[in-house]
Amino acid sequence: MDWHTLIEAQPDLARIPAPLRADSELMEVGAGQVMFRIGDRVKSMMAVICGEVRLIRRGKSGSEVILQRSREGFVAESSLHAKTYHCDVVAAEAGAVLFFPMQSFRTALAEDMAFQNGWLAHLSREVSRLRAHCERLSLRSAAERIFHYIESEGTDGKVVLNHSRKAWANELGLTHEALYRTLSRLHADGMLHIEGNVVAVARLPAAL
Amino acid sequence: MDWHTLIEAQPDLARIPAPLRADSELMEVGAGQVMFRIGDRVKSMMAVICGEVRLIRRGKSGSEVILQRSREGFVAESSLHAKTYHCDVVAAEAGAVLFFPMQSFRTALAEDMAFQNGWLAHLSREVSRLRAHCERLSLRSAAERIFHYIESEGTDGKVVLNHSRKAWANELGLTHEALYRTLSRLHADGMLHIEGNVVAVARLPAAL
DNA sequence: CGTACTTTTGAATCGCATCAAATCTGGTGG
DNA sequence: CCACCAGATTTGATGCGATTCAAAAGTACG
Repeated sequence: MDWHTLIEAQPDLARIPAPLRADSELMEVGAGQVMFRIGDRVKSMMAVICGEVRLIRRGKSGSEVILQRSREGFVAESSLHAKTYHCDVVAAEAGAVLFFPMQSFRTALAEDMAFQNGWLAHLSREVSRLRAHCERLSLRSAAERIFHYIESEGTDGKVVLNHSRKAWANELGLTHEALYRTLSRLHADGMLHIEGNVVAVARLPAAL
Repeated sequence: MDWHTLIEAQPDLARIPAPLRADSELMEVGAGQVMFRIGDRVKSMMAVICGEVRLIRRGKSGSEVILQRSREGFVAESSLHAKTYHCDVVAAEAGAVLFFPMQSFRTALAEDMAFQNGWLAHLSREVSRLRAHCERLSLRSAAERIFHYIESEGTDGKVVLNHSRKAWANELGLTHEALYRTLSRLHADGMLHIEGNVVAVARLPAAL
């Protein structure tokens, strides 16, 4: 598998300064593999190249709560400020993860101003995106979420999807059936233009 | 109204270095007041002291999408990296907002290492919190969201609520009726201990 | 060609939203 | 101190919409 291509495809990773990148280490992980446990000492910053990594907290009675699911990019950014992990880190499916020794990461942040700026920008952007995502998930109906997605993630009432609809449904907090049905209903009602991967608002629902 | 007390009550604001704070400006805003419009030049960093501020994007057909609602703390952190606003900023209800001139803010970030660190930590923490919040909102049932909240926001299967249940319901993306009903059902089923503002997991649902 | 996955549609069910209304609570002013 | 009011809490009845289970058709890939 050509990990290099996958890494370059991620803007945040492509911008990592050479010295830090030289210190990074790629690791292939199996499905279900536990990478770190609560309380483990934080030794590195993690980025997902492929597969799915989850941060999980377990209640003592065996309940399991997912704090984060990530299929791409940095995981657990706040580990930068922590001595130990506050949750388990598990690979939900087989894939590859890039590790940056935390010491090198901190050094790069302190000495490379461009990287520091980039990291700050990355976090800010992430906060914005996540806030919008939360607002979207708070909407009660499938149609509202779809329009919210188009208006917030797209431009000019139009969005180009770069993943499958099933994955989109998952991102919208819906079952894929609900998404398919709502899309075709909105299309039939003349409220959405749908052409392949491009979805555009045609006419807005009166309710909004 | 005593804004000072409210400001000190917010850890993130209390830690703002004196010079920057000296440059800050408090502004009382009325309900519905538009503070900035899309395209306006970013001149300051904003923090909500009281009331509710919203970031809103409008489709040309008059649709309105909420990107962020904030009742406390910094709003639009990513404006630090932007020349102009990418959405409207509106006071949804009357309140007070603190403005930090962006120039002073940047200077403080560059020169005050403790502040810089604090800001980085603030953003990281926010990213973690928001990711967990998104996962919670992706859960389909009221009970699951409640347990997720307790396990992720509380400690040791127990959480102390510092806001009304109505506000909690809103945070969980539920109507207050649904929250009340689910709480009393879970209590009746012996799955939750509820005493005033303390909610604790008693026995976990088999489904989890 | 066959396998795995996505896309699509159908039918039944369940849980949450919604509308309604009563009770409780804390805080204000007379 | 009490009357009063706004808001939170609580319970009830109803309907809608998303989930769920099922299955068929389409599509990519080796």
